[in-house]
Amino acid sequence: MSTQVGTADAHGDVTHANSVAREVIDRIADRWVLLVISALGDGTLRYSQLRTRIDGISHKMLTRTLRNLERDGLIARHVHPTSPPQVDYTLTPPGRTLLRTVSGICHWTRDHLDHIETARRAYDAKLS
Amino acid sequence: MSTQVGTADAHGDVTHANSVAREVIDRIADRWVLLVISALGDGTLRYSQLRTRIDGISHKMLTRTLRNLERDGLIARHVHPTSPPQVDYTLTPPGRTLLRTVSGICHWTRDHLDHIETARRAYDAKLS
DNA sequence: CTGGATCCTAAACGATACTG
DNA sequence: CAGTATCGTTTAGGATCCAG
Repeated sequence: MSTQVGTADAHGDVTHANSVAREVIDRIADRWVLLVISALGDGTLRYSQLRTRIDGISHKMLTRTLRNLERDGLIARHVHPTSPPQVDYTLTPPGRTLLRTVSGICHWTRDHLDHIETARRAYDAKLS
Repeated sequence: MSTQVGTADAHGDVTHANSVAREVIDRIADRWVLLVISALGDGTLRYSQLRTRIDGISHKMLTRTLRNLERDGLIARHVHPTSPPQVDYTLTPPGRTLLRTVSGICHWTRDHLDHIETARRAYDAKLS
């Protein structure tokens, strides 16, 4: 597989397409993005629910991650006009397709955890 | 899907498993890791070939990424006893299974590039 | 050619305080 | 409850020099 991700059609601005592709990959290759998408795979969740579900995420990073994902059209934000306010987040259709990919990552991780731990110990031992 | 990735068997140290899982996710959720794995999907490559294929990667980050992937048993490093030295890198069997996941990310990105660009413009326009 | 070590800057992040 | 803004710290990462 090539590093080039952009659609290299005849008239397209390939350089631009690739820069955007890199940008999007950077968006996805983010621990918090992965965990948020994964959490929303269970269904709609409120801000506070995400906060407690995603272990270790800070107030600031959750907000930033949600804003970015919303901007990219991957999650939908709905504000209930109550007091105190309640805001919930849901995966959009494109967000749900991303969920499949993200699930793939999680499954791969779970399946290879032991392998990797063993490999790391073996590697570290060899440096003695 | 749950945030918990670790194998939560009866006797296992779940906390430990999850901390490792998080660690592994952090390893994969890395721009350079994704690009290196992707590049090696084409087959064995030498250090310098990776350097030129992966646009924008620095000497330091390529070396660090390769060391980490080697430690995790995802790539194999082979040194030819020549002068000057030649070193090539190949995906190991577990590395090749990761490649499928990584390819999924690349495909998803390519397929949703336009969607995301449009969504971003729409979002930004609404902030006027 | 490959790769380690060091310095240094820019960005990411957490903690905290404040608002509707 | 959800969100913004600011500050201070930590980290990632690039540039550079040296070595086998």
